[in-house]
Amino acid sequence: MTPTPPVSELTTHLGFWLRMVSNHVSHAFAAQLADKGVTVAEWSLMRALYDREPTPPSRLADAMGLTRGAVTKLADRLIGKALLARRPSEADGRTQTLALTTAGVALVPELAALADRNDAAFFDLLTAEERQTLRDLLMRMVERGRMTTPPLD
Amino acid sequence: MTPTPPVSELTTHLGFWLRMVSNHVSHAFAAQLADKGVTVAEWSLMRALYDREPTPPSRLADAMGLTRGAVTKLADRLIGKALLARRPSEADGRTQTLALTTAGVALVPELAALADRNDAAFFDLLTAEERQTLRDLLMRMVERGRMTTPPLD
DNA sequence: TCGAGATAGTTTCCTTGTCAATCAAAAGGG
DNA sequence: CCCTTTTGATTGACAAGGAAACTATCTCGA
Repeated sequence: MTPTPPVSELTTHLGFWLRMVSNHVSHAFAAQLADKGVTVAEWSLMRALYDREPTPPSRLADAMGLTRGAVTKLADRLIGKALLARRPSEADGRTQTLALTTAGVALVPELAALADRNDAAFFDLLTAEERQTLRDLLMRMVERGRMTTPPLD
Repeated sequence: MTPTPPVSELTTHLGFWLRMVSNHVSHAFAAQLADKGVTVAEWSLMRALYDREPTPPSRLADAMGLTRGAVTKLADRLIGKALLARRPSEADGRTQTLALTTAGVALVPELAALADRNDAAFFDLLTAEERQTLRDLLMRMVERGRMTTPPLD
């Protein structure tokens, strides 16, 4: 007397477990970053700009899988924190360029260390061999599924 | 003459690839659901309620890794779509209970089929053996890292 | 060289989540 | 039995991103 036809459990889906683990890793990282007063998206933009020439928002939007509008706002926030500077391009009157400030450049290695430690902390749950297997499988999916560019978020 | 100390690439992190694949899978699923007029969070709540007794928001919040406030608003939306009903508990004057409407119950199998197909479509990029390996690795991480409960989102 | 269309960035509105404040109802200790 | 504390749910303020409208600038063909 089940009034409801059977429906597959969420846990049968690989996507479920993928999301579960991915979210835990990202969530923990976000908490670490929060201590430094930075969000994941902000870190992502900063990392993209590090060791690169001043770069227009549209290019960053493409690289990060965001819209240009999102990058504008993200940049506004980072400028508010004095980690980023925006200046008009000399070549093209429409174009702006974004570059890290000195403070921004100085912060990136610190955040990168955080990222390294967070990744290590989670994936040390696996053996070195398991880690390699996982990496292979994920990269195989990226290739075969042509997940060349983001949605990273 | 590098003005910037070297910083590890994002792609060295397993978390990066995990997130990349996970986001692609989720994103595609969200698009499928959108055709049915439902969001992923809404689906998630509906699935949690399917074949269960009327359940208070707080319990759902725990199960789904959301705050109570989020569940309140999520419920409001689903009620607006006539897929969900809210009624006061008889036992406790503070408590509310949520249950799917007939329309809601009827929709779940449809959405579940969508979820099945989406998962299959992505993970058919791997062989059956690879899929099993991936599942093992992910579940191993969940166990070893005590990711018992959400953050599912 | 000028006017139509393309392109870059920003702004506005909408969605959806968290956090903190609030309110009602229950529980429990004196 | 009250009065305080705890618990459950809702509400409001805010954060962050997407879509689309808007503005300024550039490009190119006639």
